[in-house]
Amino acid sequence: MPSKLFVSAQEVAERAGVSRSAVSRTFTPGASVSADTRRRVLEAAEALGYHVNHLARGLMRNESGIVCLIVSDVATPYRSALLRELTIQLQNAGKVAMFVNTDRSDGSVDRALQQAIRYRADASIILSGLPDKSITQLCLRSGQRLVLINRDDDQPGTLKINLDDYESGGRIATAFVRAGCRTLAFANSEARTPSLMGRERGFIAAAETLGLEVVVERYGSTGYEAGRVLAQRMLTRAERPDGVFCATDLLACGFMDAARHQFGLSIPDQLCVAGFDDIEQASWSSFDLTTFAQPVTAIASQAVKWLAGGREDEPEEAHSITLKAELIWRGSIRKG
Amino acid sequence: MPSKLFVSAQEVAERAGVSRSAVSRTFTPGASVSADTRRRVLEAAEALGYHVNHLARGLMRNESGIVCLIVSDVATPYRSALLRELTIQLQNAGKVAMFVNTDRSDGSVDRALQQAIRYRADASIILSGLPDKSITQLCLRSGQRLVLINRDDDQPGTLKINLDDYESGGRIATAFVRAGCRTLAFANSEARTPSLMGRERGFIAAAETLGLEVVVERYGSTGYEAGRVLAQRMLTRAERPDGVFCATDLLACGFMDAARHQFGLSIPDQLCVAGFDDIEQASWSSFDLTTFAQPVTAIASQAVKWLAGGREDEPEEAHSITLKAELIWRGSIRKG
DNA sequence: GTTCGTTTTGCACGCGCTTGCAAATATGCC
DNA sequence: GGCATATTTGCAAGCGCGTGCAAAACGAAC
Repeated sequence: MPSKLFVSAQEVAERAGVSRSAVSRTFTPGASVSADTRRRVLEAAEALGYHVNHLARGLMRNESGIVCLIVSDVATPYRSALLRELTIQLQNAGKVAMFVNTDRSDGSVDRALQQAIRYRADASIILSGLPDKSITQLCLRSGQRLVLINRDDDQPGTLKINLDDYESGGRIATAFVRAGCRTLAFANSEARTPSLMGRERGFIAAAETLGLEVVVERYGSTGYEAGRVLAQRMLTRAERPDGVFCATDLLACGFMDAARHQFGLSIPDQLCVAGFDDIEQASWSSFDLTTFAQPVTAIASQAVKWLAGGREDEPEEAHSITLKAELIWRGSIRKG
Repeated sequence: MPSKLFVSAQEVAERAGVSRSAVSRTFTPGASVSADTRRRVLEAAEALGYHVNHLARGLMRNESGIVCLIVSDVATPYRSALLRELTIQLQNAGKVAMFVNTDRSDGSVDRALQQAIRYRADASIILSGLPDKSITQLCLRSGQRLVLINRDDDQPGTLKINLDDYESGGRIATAFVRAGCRTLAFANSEARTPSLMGRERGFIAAAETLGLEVVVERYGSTGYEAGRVLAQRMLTRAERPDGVFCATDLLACGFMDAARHQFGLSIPDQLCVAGFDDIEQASWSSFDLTTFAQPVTAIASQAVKWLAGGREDEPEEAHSITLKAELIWRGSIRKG
């Protein structure tokens, strides 16, 4: 076990010739310290390399400054982009991000939240999976703030941030029809999360209104490989679709690659494709994918505002925010 | 300010009808508690939703369990893959990852390390940038472990993990020559980090040995857009290169896209390309890129082993580990 | 039942910090 | 200078926990 090596406020106090309280107050904004002692304390602290122990401070203040991010598949483009935005904005708000990786196993998210409790995180942001009700209750009861992003669960006291998935599905259906597509299809993962299903339902509903039926295929995860498989399944059908909405950009990339390289199809002439997320690769000229942009900056700022912001406002009321996904028009759909 | 809401060991003790020490000991592996009291404590803890306060525990044990990850550009494929591996392995080792995002501004890494000190992190892993010597000194003096990944700095007491960049450059030069390439080029970022420069120097040296000269161009960051610009510069030269080693996969993707879609070149027939990192996109059929795989799993496990492992072994000795990047052969280079 | 050795248990202290309170010091005004 | 008021300062308590130490409980052997 490492011995006590970090320099403490005590040592700074001795060197500066003041009391330990004075040191503490110097590093507490708004506390009452004279300019002179403050200067002496700062000098001593600088010389000794003193930094306030946030563990101890958190103990006293009952506020650790830690925010726990709970995520799976962090290596995925959309996830890592959101994570980046979140950590940056948390830092700007004076918080620090703690990171817990989850997998698909049972109770993985619950264990992550327990970790958040152990470190007395001020808040947790859940990007993947859905925790058990009992444990979110415990979090809330413990005064922890909870943000659920793209999760659909009714937990009073939490902040839910969602997109207009259903409407987006509708908008892209219209775009396909305008481009002259006759046979629409929806390529989905079998994960059946609320956001994915929202896109699917919105797409189907709008297509029906426009007098078209939609072929739906669901397979695997939301990644590139699944997109390839979905293309193989869909493009070998008797009636080959000519307008495909993929539930995510990664699916779309896989789909396009298979369509072009295995089936020799030309996009957008013979096949129109759209995705969702606007990951960086969507803008690459190999894909040039029309897609919906996740408003990651807005998502992050809403989340951070809620959890860093006012303490007492409306603690009981279930907050829910719906943000708009912007349609980014590129070359994978013919101009109407 | 939130009031005290988290349940404490005291409350558990009262409910279980034992002393607070008994509670503490129940959650301390190897401590002396009878089976009976342990059971009663666990029951009470479960009922109350008690979780040990790691902030307070860290204070006592002088070991927070926190490991600080210092990264910039986390949304980048290679970075997020490494991050994923690190967080997973840290979790398995019973540590928790704290995340600090840096930018390119001066002192950004230093501020990140200060954050690590404030939270009394047991260790910090630096993936980007290079901290000031004075602050790494402070970290080490405070008993913090330091891991530098792909940074080249001589800091005694830290663990450095690097790749055989120079040798990789040599290996790929040989491959190009075997594929019949006559005009070699190296597409680099202007970041001039040790790893990037190592690849460049190794490539040039090997090419010279093989009797070929190398055109070097450096521009921008290590991303896709820079790759496009580099392609524009290189492919308009009087003597157009037919074998290009790009310092990263993202550069290679941009380079290939520009080569194909702007210059109408066919890969690998008219142009051979290689990259470095083996990001997921390298395996996509649009790129099918021959590249070197970063051994992210090995990097992470070495890092975690060092910082979680033995405390007293060789604290002074500067450790340095060089791992081998495996050449992943795909279709962007002709078979020799 | 007594003795001795072995757990088990509770007490009390301290980790590094914040903060209410009262004493000490500075400031303003006549 | 004298007084009232405002500011600064140190003391001490306490945040939730781990742990050394001695007392208590237990178990075995006679």
